[in-house]
Amino acid sequence: MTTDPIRPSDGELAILRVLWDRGPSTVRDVHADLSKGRDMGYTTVLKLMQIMVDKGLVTRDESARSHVYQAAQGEAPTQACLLRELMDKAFEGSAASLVLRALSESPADPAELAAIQATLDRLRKERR
Amino acid sequence: MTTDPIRPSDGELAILRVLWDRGPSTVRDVHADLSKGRDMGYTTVLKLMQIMVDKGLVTRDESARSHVYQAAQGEAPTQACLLRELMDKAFEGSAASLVLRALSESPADPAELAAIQATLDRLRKERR
DNA sequence: ATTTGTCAACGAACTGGTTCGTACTTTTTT
DNA sequence: AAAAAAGTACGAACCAGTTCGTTGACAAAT
Repeated sequence: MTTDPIRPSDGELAILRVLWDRGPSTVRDVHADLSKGRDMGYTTVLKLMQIMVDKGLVTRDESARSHVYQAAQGEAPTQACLLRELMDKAFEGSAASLVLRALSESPADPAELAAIQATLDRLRKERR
Repeated sequence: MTTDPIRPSDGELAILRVLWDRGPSTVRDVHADLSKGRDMGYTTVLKLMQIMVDKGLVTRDESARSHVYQAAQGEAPTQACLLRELMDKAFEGSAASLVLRALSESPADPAELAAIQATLDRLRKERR
């Protein structure tokens, strides 16, 4: 029994991406990473991460003075959750039409097309 | 020169979906349709649609007493816009990985798989 | 020992979106 | 003609998310 992934807000997602990338990190670490792109205060990141603990999006090891945070849910289920949400809001719940739109709007290179083809083949095989 | 689609909020998107479906409609029409699902006040819908005029999401014909609203942008570009946003926020900008995730998380039926295959083939042909 | 730096905690302000009550106008009905 | 219904406009409240300043604890450097 896996608990459903919690839908992160935009800011929270940005932090999760860093945590998925770096593994367990302090606020300082995350802030440093995030500051490369946009420029935001240290306490902003801290506050967000504290909220995320409450929501269960991250876990926190408080044994050291600088707490160490870790993503509580994987990247894949979170992506799936966001995708499902968009699917419901804008594609009448149809994953296929979402995929079609994504495909026909975005210039994918041959390697990516091949990867998609492979997944498609696998799905067809399973569904038999 | 086409102006970029404007990113609608959730409430706005719900209204756009009705307009795409029904074509030009009055607030009453939209409200009736929307009320089937969730239950919201008439003036709530009205206010939202007024805001949407300001934002350029819909156009309004005021010649009759009941103003008639129409979606200002198509469904496809709007979907593409939302997809791009999610792609940037959660898939490091990669459309391919978004598609892969959508495919492997959602049970598509054979007909849908075929449609996706067709689009894939078309893309490969174009890209040559 | 004092100063300086690092950290967590928290409250306050601000933003965008949503919701609805109320006021006012124009029709339609009686 | 008066009352009721249908419509727009608008302000106010509210909510979630974001941003940051300030405070106080603790540790490190001088």
